[in-house]
Amino acid sequence: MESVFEIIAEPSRRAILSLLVSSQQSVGEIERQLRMPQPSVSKHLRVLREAGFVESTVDAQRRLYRLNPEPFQELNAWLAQFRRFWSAHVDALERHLDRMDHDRTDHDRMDQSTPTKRKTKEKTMRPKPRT
Amino acid sequence: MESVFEIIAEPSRRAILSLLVSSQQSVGEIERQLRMPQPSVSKHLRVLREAGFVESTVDAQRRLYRLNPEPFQELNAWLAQFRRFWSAHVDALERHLDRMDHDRTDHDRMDQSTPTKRKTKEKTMRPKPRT
DNA sequence: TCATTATATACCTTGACAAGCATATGCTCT
DNA sequence: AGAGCATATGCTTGTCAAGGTATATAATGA
Repeated sequence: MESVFEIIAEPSRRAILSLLVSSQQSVGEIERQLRMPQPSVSKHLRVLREAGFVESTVDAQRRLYRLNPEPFQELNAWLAQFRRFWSAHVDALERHLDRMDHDRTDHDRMDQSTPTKRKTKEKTMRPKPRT
Repeated sequence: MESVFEIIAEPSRRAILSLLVSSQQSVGEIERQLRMPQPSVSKHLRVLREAGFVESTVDAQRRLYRLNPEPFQELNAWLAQFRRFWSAHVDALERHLDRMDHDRTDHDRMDQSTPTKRKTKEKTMRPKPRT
């Protein structure tokens, strides 16, 4: 259980992380929203905390958990090596979607999710000549 | 073993994927470069193939494996919901570090999207043991 | 044909981990 | 102090996947 990849391999833990995107939550709030037993929530939170995915602050009897950015950056760093490989496909897809709907201004969320250089997307660099 | 997250939780599989970034490889080439037994390579490749991470073509007795982009896009899509959350930290942190740019020591393996860890002390408990 | 190379698969064992349940710790209020 | 709530932890069990070994399948070349 040392690597960040093993941490997020667990569906419940991914659910917890997704919950915490909006705002910090107490254990009981997570427990109710995800409808899972409290010991499970606490144990998963412990794993997430020890891996650095979440931090907690004490509020009376409650513990408020919130996200911590570093492990996500590590995940992103690993994923980055493949980004140039599949970015061509994404670009093709985006060009296609851009043609299909023009009045959609909300797709910059997808732009954020693919931090390849958008200015030079015409080049569509390929990893290696195919054989 | 259904989700892409479980697939990449395995270090050997991540190593195989990283190998295939440069170019396609046969099973034997992977076996030699990673110094792992051939059945292990084949089994991991099977998992990767069934999850859509790699494709293979037959070349005489060899099978040439290459990357397939879709699962990486799925990973990226999941990570995207957190990008919004930590990109502010990255920007601020990088600007700050660019000013004082002195103790950047171990970031070489990561690209620019991975900043160094410079989280300062708060009053919150963060029992992250290593790294 | 046989031998050799390349890859896949079957079987078994072991270990890790999540779930479930009980219980402990800790805080707050009366 | 005790009661009640909120969270953490210990223990046991079942499951599942990874590693190892042996063997099967398949293509090549003599």
